[in-house]
Amino acid sequence: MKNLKLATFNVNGIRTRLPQLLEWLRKESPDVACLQELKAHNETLPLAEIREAGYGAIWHGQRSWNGVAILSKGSQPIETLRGLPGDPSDEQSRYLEAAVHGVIVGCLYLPNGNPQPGPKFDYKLSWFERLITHAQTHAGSGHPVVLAGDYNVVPTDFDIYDPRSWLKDALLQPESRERYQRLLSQGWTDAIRAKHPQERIYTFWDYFRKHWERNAGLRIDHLLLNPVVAPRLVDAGVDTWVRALEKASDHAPTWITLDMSPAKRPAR
DNA sequence: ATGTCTTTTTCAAAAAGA
Repeated sequence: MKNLKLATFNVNGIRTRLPQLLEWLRKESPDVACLQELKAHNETLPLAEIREAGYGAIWHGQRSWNGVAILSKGSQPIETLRGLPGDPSDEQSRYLEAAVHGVIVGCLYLPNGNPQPGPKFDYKLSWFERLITHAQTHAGSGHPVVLAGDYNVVPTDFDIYDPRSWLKDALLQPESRERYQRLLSQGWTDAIRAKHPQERIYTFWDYFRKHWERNAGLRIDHLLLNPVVAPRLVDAGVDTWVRALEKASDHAPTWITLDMSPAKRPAR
């Protein structure tokens, strides 16, 4: 059976980024693509082009900011959840969940949280707590679950070119990192780190100060696997060539491949 | 403080978020 390729990509504006998105879908052909920062409301999403590329899609858009979508090659995702539970007053489009190709996939865009301290950082931390609460139900489930997205957390100093100029940034704060570790401790596997424990890997290079040209990156896009999926992890990586395109997003697509063939019968 | 890019809005320069 062919491996399943599942990716997450913060596009930073889906209308502006459509040519790059389509080129990536054509060349890498992920079976599932979680997109963040659509920056478009539902009526202005380029769905015709995405369908033409061979993908079914569900989306949770919002004018100007945020917005997430799940794309599925050759099929329509079955939506299981829209918005993170726990705060009915939260109107930001940051979470979408679906059954796709036999996997429950949560697509998330965790709040950036800058400047910190302040209300935006408070919102980040409370959103994170809601994610941890929701993730608990998936961590112990008997179904394969992947939580993929832009977590806006640099897990350790090994996940950034140099922490010095980022020490006050919300992405590196102990409170952010503690929550990421607490999430992992439910039993989630950070797929990129599991496959590449000794390698510097980045998924984001900001537009300032020639960060891409200097490979001054951060690893903030993560795919977390529950214990049912983790043993099926075959490979994981980052499509850095997409970051080198003209008019690129500041993030690169980050992916895993899973062997979803049925478990072998025990030998007798 | 700065750097750059995207979106929005009294339609075009500037604010805001990242």
